[in-house]
Order: sequence, then C-alpha cells, then structure tokens
Amino acid sequence: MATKRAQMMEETRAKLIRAARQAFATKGYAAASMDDITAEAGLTRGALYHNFGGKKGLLQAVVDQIDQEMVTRMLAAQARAASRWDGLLEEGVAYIEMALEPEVQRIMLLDGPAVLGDPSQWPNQNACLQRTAQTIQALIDEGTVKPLDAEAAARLINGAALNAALWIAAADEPRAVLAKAVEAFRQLATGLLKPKGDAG
Amino acid sequence: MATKRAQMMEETRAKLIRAARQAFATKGYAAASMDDITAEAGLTRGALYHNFGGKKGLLQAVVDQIDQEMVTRMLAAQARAASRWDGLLEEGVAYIEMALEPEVQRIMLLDGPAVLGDPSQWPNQNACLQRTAQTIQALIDEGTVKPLDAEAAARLINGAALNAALWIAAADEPRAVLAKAVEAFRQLATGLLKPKGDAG
DNA sequence: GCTGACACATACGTGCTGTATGTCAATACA
DNA sequence: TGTATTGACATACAGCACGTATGTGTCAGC
Repeated sequence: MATKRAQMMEETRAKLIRAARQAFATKGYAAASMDDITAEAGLTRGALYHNFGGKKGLLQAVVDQIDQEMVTRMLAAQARAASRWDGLLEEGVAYIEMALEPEVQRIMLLDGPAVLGDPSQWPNQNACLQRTAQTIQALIDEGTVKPLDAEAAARLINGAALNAALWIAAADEPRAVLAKAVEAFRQLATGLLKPKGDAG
Repeated sequence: MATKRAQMMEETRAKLIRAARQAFATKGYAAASMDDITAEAGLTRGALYHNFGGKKGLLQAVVDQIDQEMVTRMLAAQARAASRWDGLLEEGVAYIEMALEPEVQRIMLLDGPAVLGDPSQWPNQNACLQRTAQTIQALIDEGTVKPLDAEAAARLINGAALNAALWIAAADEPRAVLAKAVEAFRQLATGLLKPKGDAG
C-alpha cells in the first residue's frame, strides 16, 4: 500500500476534527484553545497547522463535516414525505430540529457565520441551502409554488427555520416552543403556494 | 450642580461607544483591540473597565444603542404604511434594508449573537423583535392574520428578513438581489394572512 | 542503503485581555 | 474655606493564546 502515510494523515485529521468539534460546541470557538484541542487528540499544534493552516481552517473543516451530516438528514426527511411540497416542509422541520442540538447551534449558527462570514460564501457552498433551493425550484416547475426566485425563497425559508431554532434552544421549555414554531412555520410557508386555479 | 461628574462620565461613555462601534463594525469584535478603541477615544483601558466592566460589556452597550436606532426606524416605516398589514411588511423591508449596512450586519447579526448569545436573551430584550411581535398580535386581534403564536411568527418573519439581508449584503449586485428578496418576502408573508371569509 | 520529502513536535516572540494598584480631581462636611 | 473621602480614570503587571520558525523522526524512490 502506497497509502500508509496518507492513511495516518487522515486519521490525525479525523482526530483533530473530532476534538475540535467537541471543544467548539461546548466552549465556543473563541474560548477553545488550540493547545487543549490538540492535547485532547493526543497531538500538538504542529499537526493542526500542517493539516488545517490555522484555527479558522480547523473550524471550516468542522463546519463542512456537520454540513454534510445535515444534508443527509434533510434528504432523509424529504424522502419520507408523501408529496414534494410536504417534503419541503419536512426539510424545514428537520432543519429546526437539528438546530436544537447545541453542537449545530453553536458551531453552524453562531460561531461559523461570525468567524467565516456568510454561510452562502463558504467553500462547501452550504449544501443545506442548495438542497432547499432545488426543492423549491422543482415545486415552481411543477406549478405548486408561485413563480419567484428559488434561491430567495430558500434563503427566507431557511432563515425562518434558523431563527425558530435559536429561539427554541434558548427557551425554558424547548418542546412546547418547538410545537408553536413548527406550526407557525407551516403556516408561513403556505405563502409560497400558488392559489388554486391560478393561470401560473 | 451635582452632575458635573455624571456629565463627564456620560461623555466618556459616549466617546467609548462611538469608537467601539466604529472598530467593531470595520474590524469585527475579535480583531478590535481595547487599546486601539480607547486610544481612539482619547482614553485608556481603565476607563473602559470602569464603565463597561470589560469588552463584552462594551459590545452590549453598542448593541443596545444600535437596537434603539433600529426600532426608531421600524416605527417610522410602519407609520408610513396605509394599513396595519402593510405596516408589518414595511417593517420587514426596513429591517432588510437596515441589515444591509455593514455596521448592523457585523455587530447585530454576526458578532452580537456569537459573543452575547441569543438576541432574545439580551438584557434590552431585543426591542426590534418585540415590535414585530406586537404588530402581529394586533393583526391577529383584528382578524387579519391567522390565530397563531405572535412571538413565533415574529421570530420567523424576522429570521427570514435577517437571512435575506445577509444574502443581499454578500451578493455581487446587492440592488438586484434586494428586489428579489423583498418580493419573496412579501409573498412568503402572505402565508400568515387569514383566508378570506374564514370564520376565525 | 542512502537521500529527499513530508508529517509532526518544540521553542520562541508578539499581542491582547483582565486585574491590581496608583493618582488626581470633585464633592461633602466642619 | 480647608480638609477628608469618594470615585473616575491611568499605569503596571501577569497570564494566556496565537502564529512562525526551526528541529526531528519516519516513509517512499533510486
């Protein structure tokens, strides 16, 4: 195998990402020290700088990993839905529920945008958002949704879900608030629907 | 006058907030050093710690000030509208437009939540959000809007506007994107409207 | 088996934050 | 009016974290 070194390197990257994910989620990006992270991974800052170029690079790697996981879950949620429209709603609800997890909230919704800038500008191009935009475009094409800019609608829908999630997570009784938020989300989303019998 | 010292203190607070606002907006919270800020204000870190307790306290003060300004502008936007429903839409549009300003974006939308936590937990209680919630509650009471949780709807609407703004600000042609976003926002918001002839 | 390259470790300098202490002016009081 | 005390602010210091520059051991190629 000509890949022994490459394999080792993948392993160290994985260990660093794992430790960083833990530290960023619990302490936040600013308060998480690179010495602690690398020590937790059984390494030193040398490995970190070699593999990720710096602290921001490590955060980027963590963000990319979580983003991928979120897309997977959104696809699963959509696949369970009866119709494409229901699929969009389920995606949104799945997004809200994922954002309840402290890890997602802290890293993806708070520190990520603050440190790396606007999510839509991330190298990964924010796969979650693209998923939603594609679904909305399909709904426009099939005539279910009003003919408006798919990306704009996706941003608004995702933004609504995002803020709902932040609200829920900070609430005293997350479960009760979740129900209210999901209900409001479903109602709000109907604004995108084309009125019945419209010429289109 | 027993207020000479108090007056001086207000002046120093104002100077520090002004300098901090400038620095936070241009360089971001993390990259803005307290030495630079206080020097710009013609003071030292001693004054800063005495008046605001630390860097986070200073950010909080800046956030509160901007929050107040935003409420003022939202009230003005609502006042110009013909109906209460239009007022809600105009508030949203005003919010989007304000979020185009780098100062608002960087401080209120990125660094603020990341450093101080969820906006709804801020001491000031996020006046912008409360405004929107009040307006929606009034619309529910008058029968224009479906009977749902006003706070939930406000969070979703504000979140949608917020993300639209982040998107616009990062776009190559902000003006063109603004038009698309505002249109999508207006359409989305109709999801809150009660269907005509509904019993309510 | 030797050499070059690469992955990672170690050491050091710099800058920033927070605190502890000092100083001077303004108020209160006699 | 003179003095004591409070409080606003300045200064000095310690600790920590980041980034870089340099060193070291191990793996592929000839």
